[in-house]
Amino acid sequence: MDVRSSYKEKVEALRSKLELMRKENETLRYMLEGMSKNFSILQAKLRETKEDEIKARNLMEGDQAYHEILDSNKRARLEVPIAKPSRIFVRSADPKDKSLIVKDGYQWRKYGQKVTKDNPSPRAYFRCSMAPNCPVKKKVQRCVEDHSIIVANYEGEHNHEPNGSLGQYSSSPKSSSSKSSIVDNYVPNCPTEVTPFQPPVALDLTLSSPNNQQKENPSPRLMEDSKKINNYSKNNIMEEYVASLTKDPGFSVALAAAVARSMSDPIYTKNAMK
DNA sequence: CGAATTTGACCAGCGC
DNA sequence: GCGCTGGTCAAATTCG
Repeated sequence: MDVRSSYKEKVEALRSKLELMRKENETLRYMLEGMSKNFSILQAKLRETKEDEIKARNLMEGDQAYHEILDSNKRARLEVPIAKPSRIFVRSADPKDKSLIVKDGYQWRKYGQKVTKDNPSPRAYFRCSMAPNCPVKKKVQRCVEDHSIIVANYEGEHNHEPNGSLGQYSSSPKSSSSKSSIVDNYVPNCPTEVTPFQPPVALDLTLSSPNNQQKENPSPRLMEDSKKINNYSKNNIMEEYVASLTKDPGFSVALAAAVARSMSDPIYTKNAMK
């Protein structure tokens, strides 16, 4: 076979593969949006239910019980997010790149760097510099097994809103210059209260084949979950549904698979996201 | 020139 | 008490 036509075939194959991946990415984005919306609905419903519960108990048991519940709710709100450490994993666009920049919606000021015992890559220490008294810190280090993966550990909770658009995100204005490259492939694995923004990556939570997911054909699992959400929403038993989700082994397996696929998938690299 | 980063020094906690 | 390690400080350096 003539070399030229063989190259042409290869280029065509790569092109169609790229197109397929682009479509898949679109589908995954769409699914993530859906899940995000459902999550907001669930949160709102849960809040409503709790408020109703407080009102009902207030009527039944008088002021004492009312204040007890209010206090416990205040405690719960304070206890959960404060100083809750979280971790995110990010695949670097260029594995050879030594920079430890994670675009997470906040502006960071680097205040130290150390080489640790268990990892030859240096660990960088950052403080949030968007607000003068924001207590949030993060430690960023390359994964010891896979140097193309950056691990960021967050401590504390931001007392301000994140930046505007993800396109502007970087560790600092200086870091966004030509000196260091920016990491775009974001794999969220942390509670939303620590990084309350939508990362530019889609997760497939369905365990189905990544190549045949289309907008018009949402996975049976997603359809089933949507139905469940609607039913639970009607019946006002949100807490039960949330609990059932977290207990569901299929859910965590799907999540792990989605994270693994996102990490190894070239579609989520810097150039592909543009 | 001001702001951000770099990097060696310093400090605190922990195990022996 | 000593040494090791991780975290922070701050002076020097770099960059726009």
